[in-house]
Amino acid sequence: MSDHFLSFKEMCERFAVTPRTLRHYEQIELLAPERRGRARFYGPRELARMTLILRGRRFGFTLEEMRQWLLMYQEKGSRAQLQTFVTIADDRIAALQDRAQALQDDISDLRALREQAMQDMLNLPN
Amino acid sequence: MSDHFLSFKEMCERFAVTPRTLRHYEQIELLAPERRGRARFYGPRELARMTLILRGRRFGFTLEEMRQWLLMYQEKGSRAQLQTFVTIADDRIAALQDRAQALQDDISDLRALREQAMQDMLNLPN
DNA sequence: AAAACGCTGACGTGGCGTTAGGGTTC
DNA sequence: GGAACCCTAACGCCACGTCAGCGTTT
Repeated sequence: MSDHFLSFKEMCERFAVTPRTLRHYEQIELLAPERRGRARFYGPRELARMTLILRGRRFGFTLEEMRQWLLMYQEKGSRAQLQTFVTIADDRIAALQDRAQALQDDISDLRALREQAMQDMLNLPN
Repeated sequence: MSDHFLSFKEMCERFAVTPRTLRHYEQIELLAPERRGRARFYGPRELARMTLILRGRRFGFTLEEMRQWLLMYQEKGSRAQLQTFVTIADDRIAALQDRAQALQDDISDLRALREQAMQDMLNLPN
């Protein structure tokens, strides 16, 4: 019976992460599942946090940065906090755009190398 | 006097890496600088290898993968090796394109969050 | 003799993976 | 009673960062 709490395994499946990842996040205090006996159960709060954590991870934030973030979020969005968010987000967006550009350059370079190898093969003797 | 060998520090500057990085690459046998006394000197061979290593790193290869690569390169480009390269390169190109797409998605998402925060600020009371 | 540069060795970091060695539940 | 699931504790990995303590060169 799962009130509307997820078991450990369900949580893993929902977010496509390993058990080790969930335990790790708990150890560094990103998550704090309920304990019934020794077993872990994840309520709506943890689901919401996990969603934010994974999003942050994709954006290239460190887990520590996400922890700070979640702390701020708890105190609800004051104007100052929203302002802070916008500032940080602008930074991140710029960083991501740099990476995107670098990636495009890398793809071009690698394509060129590939083409060169093809040419080299044609020019081989035997 | 630098025949046409680079000193340790020159090497760091040339490739914009820290001393630790050069020593690390040496330890895992990616580089093998000449030793004059205890000091390290880098010749054309090491320059060429370092160029390839950093390129590989940008492409997302692990250092171990690069080590394998450099081994293959030493044996000169036979048809089979060029063939292998093209195959691997195709894989890598596909992977890089996936990452590029994911990055674009992330940027869009983050932009949307930023915009939302701006809206939230406008709708605040005081 | 002080500043700049170098060396080795070793421990720290982030984000988990991967055993080892158990307990609990169907 | 065995298979599936859970637990904690602890070491391993990569690509270095960082620090200690010492030697060499200018």
